[in-house]
Amino acid sequence: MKKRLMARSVDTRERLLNAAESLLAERGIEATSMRAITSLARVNLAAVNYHFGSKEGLIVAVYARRLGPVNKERLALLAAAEGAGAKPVLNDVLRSYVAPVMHLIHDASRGGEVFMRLLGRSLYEPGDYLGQLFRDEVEPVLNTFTAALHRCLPQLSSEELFWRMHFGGGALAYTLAQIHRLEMLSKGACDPKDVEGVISRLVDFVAAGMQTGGQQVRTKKK
Amino acid sequence: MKKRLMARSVDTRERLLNAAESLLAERGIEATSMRAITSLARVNLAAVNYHFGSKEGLIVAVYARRLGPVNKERLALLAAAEGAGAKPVLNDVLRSYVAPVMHLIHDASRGGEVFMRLLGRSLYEPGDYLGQLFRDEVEPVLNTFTAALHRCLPQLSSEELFWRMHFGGGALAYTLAQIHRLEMLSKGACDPKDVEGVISRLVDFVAAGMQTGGQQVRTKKK
DNA sequence: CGCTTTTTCATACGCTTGTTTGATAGTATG
DNA sequence: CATACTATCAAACAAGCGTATGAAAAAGCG
Repeated sequence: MKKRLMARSVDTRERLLNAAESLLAERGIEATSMRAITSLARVNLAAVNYHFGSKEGLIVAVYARRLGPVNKERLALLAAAEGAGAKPVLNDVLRSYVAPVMHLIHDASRGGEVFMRLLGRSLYEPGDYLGQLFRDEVEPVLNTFTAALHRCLPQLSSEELFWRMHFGGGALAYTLAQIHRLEMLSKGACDPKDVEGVISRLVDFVAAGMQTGGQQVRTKKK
Repeated sequence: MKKRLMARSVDTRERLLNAAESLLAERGIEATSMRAITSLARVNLAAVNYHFGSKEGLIVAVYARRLGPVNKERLALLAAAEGAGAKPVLNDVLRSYVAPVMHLIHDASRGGEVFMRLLGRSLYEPGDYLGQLFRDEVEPVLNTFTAALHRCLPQLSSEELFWRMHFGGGALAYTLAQIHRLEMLSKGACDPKDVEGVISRLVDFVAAGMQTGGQQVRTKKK
């Protein structure tokens, strides 16, 4: 209906999204003020409320802009991996989920890297801000991958599969959130710029964890 | 030197620590105001600055109170596991690190459960608040466990070990942070109250990931 | 051009934030 | 009892917050 008829500056909306994205990734949601955002974006304070209605509206828009493409690519890769007809390979399924979001790091000039960190953090604190966005955007994708993983690991119960996906998700989220600090934390031992290497290591780690027979005796206590 | 000579009420300090702990776990640091804390603790607003100097002082005290005992127990369990003299078993080492912090959940009446969640979140955003505390309290423990793990997995390079510890740490942190929501997220499939079960599953998962041979070709790019 | 719509801007509003103050009450110690 | 120290309290502080307003500027369009 009503839409952009022109662009007064180089698009205030984009500038706001980019500025918000990087500040949110660095400081978190609550610690990032609209004045900090608008000042970094070199834009008037009122622009946020004009373009996005509220601070919350801006934040949701930051996520929505990136999440859609990533999830589309995930599903495309999964379809390709399963399209072979044969039983899908676990590593390929995991890689389909991991690679698209990891590749955001290449997108540094366009802010993808910074969003990667933001996304990693958000998985830990899905406040009320993002409830609906997550239900609409990520839950369907997660369900699709759950089914695919269950096809790779038919011997696992739903409960067991859920736990292992949870652990794997934690490893992924932590990596997304911390990758920019890893070189420092490891005292130079790790090279996070080797993205393909990181993806392979993570996928191998999670695949092994998912396939383990374990030595546990699972006596579920009532 | 100077210390508590009496306790006017039932110890304002404890009440503040408990109130802060639960609010921080629920809402995060920035979103928790001192007025919310003092009101929950039924204590005067100025008490925070009197007893802890500042909001930051209170927060650091919240962590310090729990972190010390947990890390002591970790080291004790590790010593017991390695004391056998023989080469330590990977699962035992991992369990020594995981079990003490997971057992905080039993401590619900004394706020341990709520701290568990707070700790999980904090691992994602170690802001400047906790820098020194982490350097003093957790880094030495982490180094001890790194050495023990390297003894279990001598075939791994330092780099490879670091990556796998990182992934495992992510799985742990995520579990700590989300355990109170897991029953809901899994639509009832998971029972997070079976703490020993959760520990076993997590330890098995991480142990498998750490031991994987992988099928990767690691051509580190310059 | 003139008219309308979209966008920018400076400014201000009401509210909450963490911290400080100075008075007051309680307890210990000489 | 008197003195000193510890603790609590109500009130106020400046600063920052997200949001709203109304006018000015820019752009589309006949």
